[in-house]
Amino acid sequence: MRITKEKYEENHERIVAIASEMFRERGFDGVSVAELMERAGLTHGGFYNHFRSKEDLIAEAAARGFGETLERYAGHDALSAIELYISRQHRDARGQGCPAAALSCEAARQPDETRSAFAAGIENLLRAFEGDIARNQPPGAGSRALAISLLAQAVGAVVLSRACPDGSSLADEILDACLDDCRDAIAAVREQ
Amino acid sequence: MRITKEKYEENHERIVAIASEMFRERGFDGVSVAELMERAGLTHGGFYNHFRSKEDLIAEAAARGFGETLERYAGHDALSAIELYISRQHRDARGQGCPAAALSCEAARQPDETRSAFAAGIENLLRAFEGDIARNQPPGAGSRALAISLLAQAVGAVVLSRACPDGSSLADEILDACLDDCRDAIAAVREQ
DNA sequence: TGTACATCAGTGAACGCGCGTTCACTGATGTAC
DNA sequence: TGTACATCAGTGAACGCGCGTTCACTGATGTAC
Repeated sequence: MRITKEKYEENHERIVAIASEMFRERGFDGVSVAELMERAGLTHGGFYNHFRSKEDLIAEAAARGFGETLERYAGHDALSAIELYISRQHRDARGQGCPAAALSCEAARQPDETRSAFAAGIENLLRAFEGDIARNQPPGAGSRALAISLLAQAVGAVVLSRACPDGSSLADEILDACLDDCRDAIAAVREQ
Repeated sequence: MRITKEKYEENHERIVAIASEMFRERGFDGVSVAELMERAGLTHGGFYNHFRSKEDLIAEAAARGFGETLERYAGHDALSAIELYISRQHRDARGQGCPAAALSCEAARQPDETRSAFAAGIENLLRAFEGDIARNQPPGAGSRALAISLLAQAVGAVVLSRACPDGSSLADEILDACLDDCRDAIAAVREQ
């Protein structure tokens, strides 16, 4: 039952989109090829018409997740992007959130193909932050370094908050304290 | 072949110590009961004389990892603790490092028993930071919030750095920028 | 434009494998007398 | 202190299960004439 090229691309796209969400929700090991393909409306045997291995898919799905994340923050300035990132909504919607917060720990144990996708995704997020920050301060004033600090704190806040039991006060306290600190850091730059 | 109570406790302790290191290196799913027990010099069947399930072990091993981490930073002030945390050595020695940086993403998907162990571990680290920071500033001046921000940025820095390919310049740049920022934050408190 | 055939995406059964867990068994330890 | 027996940590084979991957097959699509 051969299908059209368009339908093939559509299937490929759908598999990656579903995988990207499922991986962020459950981790790389928490998603089986069989269940993924079933959710995509296909049978598991066809997986290897699209990817050489599960590892290949992981790299592609990671890149896609960062693409979605970048799109979501495009058009926001650094302050409102941080407010979206360090939020209960982001923490509680792992499947739609940033791969850096959902999967970084596991990515560290993946082959270089996946880690390169993470490095590229992180770099793109940093550039988005950096570009906005630079608009508010003199050139060469460390907007790159500030972008890195903000992203690291934002990722750390979401990661730590998620590791705490649902509804624990510590989970919320971490988000609140980090958001306040990041707000202050961004405000300080604007006042320069 | 029953063994003495002392030998039993010794075996239990050894299993948890080895598991704690292996989990941090490879993740919860990357360690099998069989390999763990073999490394501990026992056969895999005996595992269930020590733990009701692998999940039980995970919670116990997480608590142990935080205990080791707390011990390592005990006696250091906030600045030197942060310098130890945000370092290439810490990034590259996952098995001996902080569970928050090695396993938080996966902990978020574990049962409450494990997440409670994480929350307790995080809380203990925060108190250690907080106590030192408070010594250098007036009471009620936000030492708790600063401790949270510092820990989140430190965790984020290590997590992001590890996700990048080995030896990539971004991996090191992240550590350097975050360490600088944390140093400044701690220095600012001391100058108050 | 129409025909003949090669291509290949999807199917679903099957592969070997390692996983977490169970269980009957062994025999030294711990305990009751 | 010595003896008889119950306890239980460790052993290693076995369990069912789900995993990633392979493969022979189907039949519509794409292509060459």
